[in-house]
Amino acid sequence: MKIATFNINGIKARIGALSDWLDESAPDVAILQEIKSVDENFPREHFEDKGYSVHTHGQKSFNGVAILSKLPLEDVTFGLPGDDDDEQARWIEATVMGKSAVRICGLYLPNGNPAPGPKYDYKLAWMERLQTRAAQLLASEEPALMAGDYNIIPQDEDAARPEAWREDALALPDSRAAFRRILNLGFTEAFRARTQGPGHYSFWDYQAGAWNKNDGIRIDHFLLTPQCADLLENSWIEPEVRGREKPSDHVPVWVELAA
DNA sequence: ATGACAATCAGAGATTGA
Repeated sequence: MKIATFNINGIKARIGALSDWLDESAPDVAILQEIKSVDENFPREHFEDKGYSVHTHGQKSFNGVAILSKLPLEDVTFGLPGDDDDEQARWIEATVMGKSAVRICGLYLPNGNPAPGPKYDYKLAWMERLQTRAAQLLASEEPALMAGDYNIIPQDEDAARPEAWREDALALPDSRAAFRRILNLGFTEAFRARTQGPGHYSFWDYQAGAWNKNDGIRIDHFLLTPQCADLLENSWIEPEVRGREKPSDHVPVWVELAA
């Protein structure tokens, strides 16, 4: 099965670009972030007509995650456990029924800027909750993955201009350490399992001609449990999507699994 | 040091993003 994660930056503004991409690239499962819509306003019929089941976890104006799937889904759940007072829609899970069942977690990790400050505190606290859920997925010993916009630049090689991000919440040492702690539990970062070296990005700012200068960062990731990593056949980024009409500032990142 | 760009809600301009 082919699974992509894509921060679409608003479903209302991206319905055309998202539809074209689904038609051309044909993921079995699309994990979406920043739908920026309440569930009632998500154009679900539009995507159901393309053969996708649609599951959304939205809120007004900001954040919001979704899963579109051509394969059957079971046990869809919403929200990251660990803080009943957290009202931000950033987490969705489902089990995809392919040749093997794979637990899929879609996430939109808080940006955290400005740092330091309450938004950065929220980011780090959210990552602690993520680590708890990640450990549970590992303990299940089932094929599972966590994919989405992590808002983490893992290493300097993941930015065209690492010095520009030195004081940013996406690259601060505490952010990177929290990401690494999760990886070190035993996850495989799918893209880096296949491709090494600099120059691979998943986000280019709308400002200052970042796309034309290839001034990007790599912040959208797939983390696989060992049982899922055993199924990994390929992982890649689809940068050309950034050059289309009315694009998101992110592009899709993919895994292909023998599942 | 600032703003550049885009989206949302609202119906102007503040807020958020990364």
